[in-house]
Amino acid sequence: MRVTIRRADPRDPERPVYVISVAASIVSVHPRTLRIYEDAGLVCPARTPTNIRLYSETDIRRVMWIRHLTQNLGVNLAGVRILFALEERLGTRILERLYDEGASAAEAASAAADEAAEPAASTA
Amino acid sequence: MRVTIRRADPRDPERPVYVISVAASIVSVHPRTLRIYEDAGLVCPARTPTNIRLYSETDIRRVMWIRHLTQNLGVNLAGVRILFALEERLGTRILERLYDEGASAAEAASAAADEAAEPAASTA
DNA sequence: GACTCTTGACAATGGCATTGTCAGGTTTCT
DNA sequence: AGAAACCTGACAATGCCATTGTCAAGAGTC
Repeated sequence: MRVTIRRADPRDPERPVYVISVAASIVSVHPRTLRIYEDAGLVCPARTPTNIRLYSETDIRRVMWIRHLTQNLGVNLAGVRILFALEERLGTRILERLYDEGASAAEAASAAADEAAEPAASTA
Repeated sequence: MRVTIRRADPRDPERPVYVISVAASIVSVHPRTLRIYEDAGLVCPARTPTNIRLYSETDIRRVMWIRHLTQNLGVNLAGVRILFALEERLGTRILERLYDEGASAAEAASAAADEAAEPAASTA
């Protein structure tokens, strides 16, 4: 069993590398927003020994999921929390499944109503 | 394979029996709210031949889920939609799993922040 | 030393959820 | 027939949430 020392691997997606301002610009949000996500328990960036936030690639992708869910699908942070928790509990990539249906889900989210009455149009 | 004729079974949970005012009082919401849920595609009560909504026990339970998710867990309707869709796609009773974790999740939803850092205080 | 980060607070904006009501019309029941 | 409850669609008020933005005082980084 190799321990896989992450500190040294320059390409480990878990490796904390981005300071908050950089992370914010990558995902196109205000740094304030990232702190809010953290306060809400949705992301947990690493910290330097001197308490500076450092976001890994994984953190970034997680934030991108939050953005997708909130901006494109209209889910609020409480909903995101549930979905993340669910994914962890089920050990499944349910979010990716969601993304596959993302387009149609987004339509449903905006057009919503009429869909419900007639599931006949389903292409699945 | 028996066909199970629902029309005649007085205890079939799928049987549409409650008019909107009754359904609303059962779940303690305004009838307006039930119509909104329907417009959002979250419930699809049956209709009489003359267009009157009739809610089944199953519909009622579905609405109760919506209330739990929105009121106790703070999820918005878009989030509820995703969760319902997910449950259908996965063919799993993920909502019940959620309910098991409901208490702690509710705490997390309100207290949110500090929980994320230390899951130690869990009484479960 | 200048720049960026940290936390905490406060505010403005816009959007969503819920309840409530009103109007004009149909259904149901007595 | 007439009262009561239903239908749709609209409009409004309330309150909460998400996001951005800023300010202040302090600490870390280059």
